[in-house]
Amino acid sequence: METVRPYSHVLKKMEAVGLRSTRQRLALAKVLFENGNRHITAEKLHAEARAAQIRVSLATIYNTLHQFTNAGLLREIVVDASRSYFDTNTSSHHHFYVEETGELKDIPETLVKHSELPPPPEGTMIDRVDVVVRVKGEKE
Amino acid sequence: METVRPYSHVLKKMEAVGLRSTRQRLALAKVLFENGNRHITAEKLHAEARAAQIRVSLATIYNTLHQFTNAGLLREIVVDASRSYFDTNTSSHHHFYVEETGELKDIPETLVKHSELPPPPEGTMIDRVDVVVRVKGEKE
DNA sequence: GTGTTTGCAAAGTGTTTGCAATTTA
DNA sequence: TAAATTGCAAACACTTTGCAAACAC
Repeated sequence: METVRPYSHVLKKMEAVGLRSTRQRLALAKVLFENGNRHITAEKLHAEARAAQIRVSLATIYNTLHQFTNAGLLREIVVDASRSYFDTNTSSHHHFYVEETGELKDIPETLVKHSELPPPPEGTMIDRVDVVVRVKGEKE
Repeated sequence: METVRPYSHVLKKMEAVGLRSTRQRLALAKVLFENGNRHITAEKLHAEARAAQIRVSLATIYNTLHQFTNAGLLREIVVDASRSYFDTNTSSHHHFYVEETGELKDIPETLVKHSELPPPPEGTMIDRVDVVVRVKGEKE
């Protein structure tokens, strides 16, 4: 049972920021946004695209992921030094990260309270707060 | 004015986990732990070592950083997909991260309250909670 | 002496880039 | 048809690895 989400907002946004509706971008948008919230790496997206008969180069995967991120359609999550994750959920929220499997799971923002943050370093302002709850298998 | 911290605990720990007191490890330990809390990358440590007349290969830098991390003397921080930071402060605390400069700054744990975390995914337990407050220059 | 550690250079990984060919508007 | 986009392969930055020489105990 899959939650199917419309992604017309993606097309709108693409137009709004001047990204042409190419075969590759449309197909990737479909994979990314038609299956509910996802956390995906470039390689995984590439694999899924191939599996879905979409011919896309890895370079285009990276281009697209970054263009979508800049357009505010995706958010990049840093949890692992060796690869980048992209989250289709751009609203403010946090993550569980299972190191063994590389799996990410959402935590609604309402469930995390970070109060009393000290003032940011001189000359800077807070961009965003990332909370990563690292979890590991119980039997270890 | 520098805070000088004794690092005899490092020697003890090295012995405890069976790491031999080699010239390289001792010198790196000195650089790492004799100057208060630090957030450092492998490349930066390498540069500092060279500057301090310590001959160490980059391979040994990486080896040592990981050995110290496994021994509980360092903690790895993931804030940037492209490089690893190591923190000489292994106690529970969080960070400001200035993206433009790559600079990290401590936030005492007492200043962050993350209450009401949802239960971790089935079969896992919480390892640790990382809070990264990303900041950026005010005039942008 | 024996097992550990080091340094080098090569290999590996994920990501980016330059550029000609292709596609979109 | 002009400008944007793609795909390829080469280049990249950071990190890891294999192995002979050097070192600690």
